[in-house]
Amino acid sequence: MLQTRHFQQNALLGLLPEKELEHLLPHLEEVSLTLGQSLSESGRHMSHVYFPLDAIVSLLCVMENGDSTEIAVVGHEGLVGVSQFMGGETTLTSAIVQSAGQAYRLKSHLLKREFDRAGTMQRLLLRYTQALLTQMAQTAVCNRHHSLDQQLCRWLLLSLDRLPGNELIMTQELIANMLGVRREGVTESAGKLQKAGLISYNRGHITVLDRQGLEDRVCECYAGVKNEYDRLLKYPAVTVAC
Amino acid sequence: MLQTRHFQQNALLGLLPEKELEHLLPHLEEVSLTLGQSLSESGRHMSHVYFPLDAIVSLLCVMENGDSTEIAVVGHEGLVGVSQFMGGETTLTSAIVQSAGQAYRLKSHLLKREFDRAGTMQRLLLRYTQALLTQMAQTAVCNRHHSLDQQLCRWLLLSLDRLPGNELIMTQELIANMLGVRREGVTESAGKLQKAGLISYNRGHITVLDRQGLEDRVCECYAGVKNEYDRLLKYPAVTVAC
DNA sequence: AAAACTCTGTACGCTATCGCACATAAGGTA
DNA sequence: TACCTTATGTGCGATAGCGTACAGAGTTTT
Repeated sequence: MLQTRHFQQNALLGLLPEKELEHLLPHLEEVSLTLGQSLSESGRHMSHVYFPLDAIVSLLCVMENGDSTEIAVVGHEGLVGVSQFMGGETTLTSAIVQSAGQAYRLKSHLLKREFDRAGTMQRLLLRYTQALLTQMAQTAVCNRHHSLDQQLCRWLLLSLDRLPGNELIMTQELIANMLGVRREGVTESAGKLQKAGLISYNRGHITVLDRQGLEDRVCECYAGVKNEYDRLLKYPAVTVAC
Repeated sequence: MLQTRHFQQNALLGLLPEKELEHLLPHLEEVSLTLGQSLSESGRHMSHVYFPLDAIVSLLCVMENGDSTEIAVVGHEGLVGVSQFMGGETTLTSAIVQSAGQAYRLKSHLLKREFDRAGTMQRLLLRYTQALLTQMAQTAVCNRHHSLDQQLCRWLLLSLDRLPGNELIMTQELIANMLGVRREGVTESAGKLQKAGLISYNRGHITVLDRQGLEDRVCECYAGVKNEYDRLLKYPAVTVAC
């Protein structure tokens, strides 16, 4: 029965030693996340945290007038709901499903309980949170200094890294909301990428044809964040000597 | 002797119960931080963490070409060096002293040791880190959607909240580096604020004359972050019931 | 099959900010 | 005092992205 489930598809769960995983196993519940579903809203309590498998979740900051910007993206490498173990209970950022798929969910207080055991899970979650900090910082600087073209490449690559295949179900309108720009701006930038043969899309389906081409165009922000995720989460159980 | 020092001027230290503070007292060392001093550089190990008293430290993300953006600011409400207890050891962001002043410093491994005791200090540090996450997120969205005028107001208010008086020692050039914009842009925005009678400045000295006026002009980002800091750090030792 | 809706493409003037070039002013130094 | 350095003011043209409007193409509903 255990084999039919796939905990190891989520990096955090996959890195847990069996003993700790057993604490959580009975309480992990596989759920389907649908495009656009909201997992967390500004200031609202979250009953569950989510460990994405093939789903992707965007952390968004939404302004009073509805303008929004994605500040980080969460896929199979992480979890949605860090405020549940950081002690704040709620957070100002919203979490919206950007790519439909499966996730495990766990009652928030159970994650908190496991966190407070101060075992591997705590170490993992803290390092993951630091990776998230890095991603947010780099996103902020990228917003400020880089062109929409480059930001779109970064966004596509971040999504691609969290998807099983090379196709995204995503309209230009939604990408625009994520990047905090106009839909027409995305149309134009995406048009350039399509003309260059890097992607092909129609009506909400984007297929990446040339990943290397995207990497050639993307700004340094992508690699910086990716390296930091690898560093922090690849062998996180090992304590680094001072 | 203890009275001559002023731990309570730093919110995190001030909120510690006496018993926990005693662990750290012998190791806290008061230091002067000078304008422009670097406390942390991308990917470099930090030997100490810093608890600012009246100093202000900016967390910056610096690009390869030298462009930079401030992603958060740290004053007497927090500490510089969250990566030291989050487990990552290093971080991609730099920490630069934005306003000279005093701080306590503590050897990183001693903070980590105290963190691992899982007492009040851990709770405080985690909640502080969440507040930092919030500030970074809001900064990112503000960068994207708000005018330089508003961002300058936000920046001035954030600085003011962390200063004992109402005067900043800070050239427009440095503010421009923090906000990730041109120096000329700051000149223009600051000129508007001066004409409106909200601030007065000359050659690196900015005096805030009308704080309320700044609050009237600032975007929602300022209040959002401030409220979240208050919520997370005002009575952080109290566990919220589920 | 027709209608309604959604997604994408395109155009055009507008604005904030950029990049650059210089001018002015204020302090520090010789 | 004269000089030099640093900080600030200003004036361009260039440009990226915005807001708006609308057209076409694909999809769903009726």
